[in-house]
Amino acid sequence: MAEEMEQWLSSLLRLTDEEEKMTEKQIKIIQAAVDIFADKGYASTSTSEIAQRAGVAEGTIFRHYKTKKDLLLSIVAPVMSKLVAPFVLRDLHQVLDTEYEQFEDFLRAMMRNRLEFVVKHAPIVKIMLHEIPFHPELQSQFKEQLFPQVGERLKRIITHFQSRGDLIEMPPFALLRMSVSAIMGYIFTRCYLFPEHDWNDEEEIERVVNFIMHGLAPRKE
Amino acid sequence: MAEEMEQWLSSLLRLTDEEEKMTEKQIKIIQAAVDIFADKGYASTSTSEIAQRAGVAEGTIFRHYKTKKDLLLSIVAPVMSKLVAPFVLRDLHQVLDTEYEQFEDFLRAMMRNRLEFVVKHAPIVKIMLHEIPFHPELQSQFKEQLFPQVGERLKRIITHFQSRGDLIEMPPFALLRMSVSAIMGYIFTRCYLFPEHDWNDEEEIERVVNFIMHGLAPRKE
Amino acid sequence: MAEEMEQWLSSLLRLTDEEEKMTEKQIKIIQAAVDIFADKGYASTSTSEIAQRAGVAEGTIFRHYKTKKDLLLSIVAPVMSKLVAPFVLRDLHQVLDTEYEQFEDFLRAMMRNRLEFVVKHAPIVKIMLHEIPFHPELQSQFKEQLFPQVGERLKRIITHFQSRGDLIEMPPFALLRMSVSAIMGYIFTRCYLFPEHDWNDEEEIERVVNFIMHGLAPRKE
Amino acid sequence: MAEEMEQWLSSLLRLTDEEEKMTEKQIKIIQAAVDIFADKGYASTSTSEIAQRAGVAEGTIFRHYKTKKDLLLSIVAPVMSKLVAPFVLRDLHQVLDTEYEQFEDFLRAMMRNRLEFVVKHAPIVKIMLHEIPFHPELQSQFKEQLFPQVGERLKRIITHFQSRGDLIEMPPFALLRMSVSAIMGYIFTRCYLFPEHDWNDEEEIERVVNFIMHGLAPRKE
DNA sequence: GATGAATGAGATTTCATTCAT
DNA sequence: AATGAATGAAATCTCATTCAT
Repeated sequence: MAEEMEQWLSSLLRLTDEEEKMTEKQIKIIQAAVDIFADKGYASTSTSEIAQRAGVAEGTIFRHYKTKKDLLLSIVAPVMSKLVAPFVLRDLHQVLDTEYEQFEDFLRAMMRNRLEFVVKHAPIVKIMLHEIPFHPELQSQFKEQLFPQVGERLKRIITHFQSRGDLIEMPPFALLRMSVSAIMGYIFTRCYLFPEHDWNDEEEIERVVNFIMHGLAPRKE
Repeated sequence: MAEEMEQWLSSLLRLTDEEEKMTEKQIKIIQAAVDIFADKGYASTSTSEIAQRAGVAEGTIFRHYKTKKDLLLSIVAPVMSKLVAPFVLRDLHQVLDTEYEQFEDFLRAMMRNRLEFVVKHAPIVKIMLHEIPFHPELQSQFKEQLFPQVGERLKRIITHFQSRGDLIEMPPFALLRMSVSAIMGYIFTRCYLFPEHDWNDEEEIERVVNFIMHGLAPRKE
Repeated sequence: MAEEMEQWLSSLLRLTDEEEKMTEKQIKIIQAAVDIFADKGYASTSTSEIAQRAGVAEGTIFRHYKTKKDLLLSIVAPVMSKLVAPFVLRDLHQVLDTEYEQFEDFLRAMMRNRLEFVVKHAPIVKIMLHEIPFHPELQSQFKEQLFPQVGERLKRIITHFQSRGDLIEMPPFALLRMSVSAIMGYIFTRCYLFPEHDWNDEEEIERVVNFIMHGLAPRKE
Repeated sequence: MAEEMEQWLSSLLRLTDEEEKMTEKQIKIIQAAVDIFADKGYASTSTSEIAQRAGVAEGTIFRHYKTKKDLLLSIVAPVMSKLVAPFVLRDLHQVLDTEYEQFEDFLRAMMRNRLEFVVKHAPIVKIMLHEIPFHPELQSQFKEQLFPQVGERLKRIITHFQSRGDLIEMPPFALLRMSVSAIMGYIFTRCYLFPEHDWNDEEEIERVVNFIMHGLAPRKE
């Protein structure tokens, strides 16, 4: 059902910021830009190269995006929003933090879901990763929107399971960090370090979830 | 004693590839370049900016480094070597993979040691992280030297403890991945996401080590 | 009629490689470049000087010619082709080597024709002369295209008149060399050494033709 | 005896402007410069390249030659002098224009002698040829010294044989031009166009001399 | 909307020359 | 005499952006 919700949200988002009312050329431009930005980095990509790859005149890019940076933002911003969306949305709709019976159900759902997202948007996520540190506009989006909203929500979930005695006593932020490290460690290895390797996602998800569950279980003396 | 060895190695390396017979201006250039590359990224940094910050004529940069990329490589390459060095060295000197009594001693030593390294070379490590994906020269150094050597050695250590029954049955590469994820997750959070936060490294190292040890302990039914 | 053919050929060539779909500024650039290259030599001419003389921004040059050398080649190459053209063309159209009744008619036509060509393209010919030795691209054009085609055809003509008993017994290449020396000697003196002198071309052509005819006539005992 | 005289002159010249009181490094510099200038042209040769080839520090060149152009002049000037020397000298010593019995003896001697000179100094002659048009200093040497002196002397010789009835009635300058064309045509072909070809100099000299003698003989009706 | 020639500011790089050692 | 680090002016080239068509 979390999935359903995201479906709905995605369609909502798509309407507002993507591919609707885009001309064919505009779509080509975005595609070309994503490809080359991911390949060579934003700063090393020239607008003329994008135009060429998109099969479009140089001027056409600037008809749609005032500047090169505008083009970057128009690519990265909606994906950043989508990253927050599921978390934000549940809050908005008062979905309880207890929608998952067990912490491991939550972990499993979350990991599957984020993995799917990264796989789907791999190049754009790569662009985000590389460009966030160098563009204050993106950083602020990240530090002011994404992190607080997502972080806060996750911390609440963790505190919930901790208070139920399912997780070890420890500052929630540390718990969060370790869970996320384990999950991201897999996603990163899987999508960036060895994307060509033949991965069995379900098996690996199970491993990571077990790793976290045992690693963060309350210590029994 | 692993520390001692690295001390010795570092001094060895330093002699061979760094700061020897560098002119004062050359050192200033490197320092300026490291600062600005870390701050704005390689591609967005102009050589004139480096020259200015270094208090040097622009031509001086090109007397010492044939191209801007040469300058980048001369900064990143030695640090990449140092990253491998400890692992390589122990092999060379036949130090057994069993030099640590317990896996957690090994984890602790390794995490402390790598954290120290990243803290010390934070800007250069940042540059590496950002530039490796875009420079084939660096990628090959990484994929052909660093990864195989380090990866192999680590896998051997893990297999050792696994065969002793200290670690859960699982492909060694998965064990390795999860250990490294947990460690890197901390280092990354600590050094890049929230460097200004007031960290208690020893406490956090203990947490991460415990997380890994419990997470990867053999399951008792 | 050889003239007519070349007219036709020239117009053909002009269509394919010159001044078609050139912008006004592009033509100005070529003109400026020819002037200054001829005056100071390719290597001593700066693109900024060319831009200035052409009344164009420096960037404009590089929009049309990827490099400075490209600009040089785009100037020299078509003229080199035109140098070969008349010889090649006659071959193509099976015009017999006997189209001239007498060797001296051929010499006269050829000398007049080449002189006219050099007079018309003096600056570009000067550029060619100076740059061919230093640019492998041009050398190969010269050694692989121009020389074999022209040389072969001329040798055939000479052999023809020699077999008729109009020319002295001697290796054709030596005959060719001496004829060409005499002709080129005049053209060079006339166009490069003393262009300002008041030349009577017809008279001089007669002199040179007579010189060659007597110099290369079969020796009577 | 013309040869003897030139011997003497050469040694005289050598004393004044060459290789005497040159340090070993200075000689290396000159050699390197000649090589590279001949190979790539003066303007495209960098002083650092010369220094490298000469095995000398960059500064050393400027200790001996105030500027790069000074270096060029110090290479070209003495050879230009040597080109004039034989002609000038004979005048000075009142050697009669009639030192040769026949015009063809003169041609033969002159052609042999100049060919030998060009063969010996081929790279420097190449440099001269290419640089004279672009350096006023060299041009003036050429137009004011070399040409008038040599030209005047040659014209006198030609007039002499003409007045004896050995040469056709014609402006002496035209006679001179044609003789020189024929001679230079060979030297140029032999030394620049096809230096690698296996030339039989004596045979070719005979051919050229005969060509000139017949070409310029008085016409008998 | 689309084009692509034109721009000019600025990036990288070269290089003759100087100067302290 | 010799060195080679340093310089700064200038050269080649790049590129985001504008604008007339």
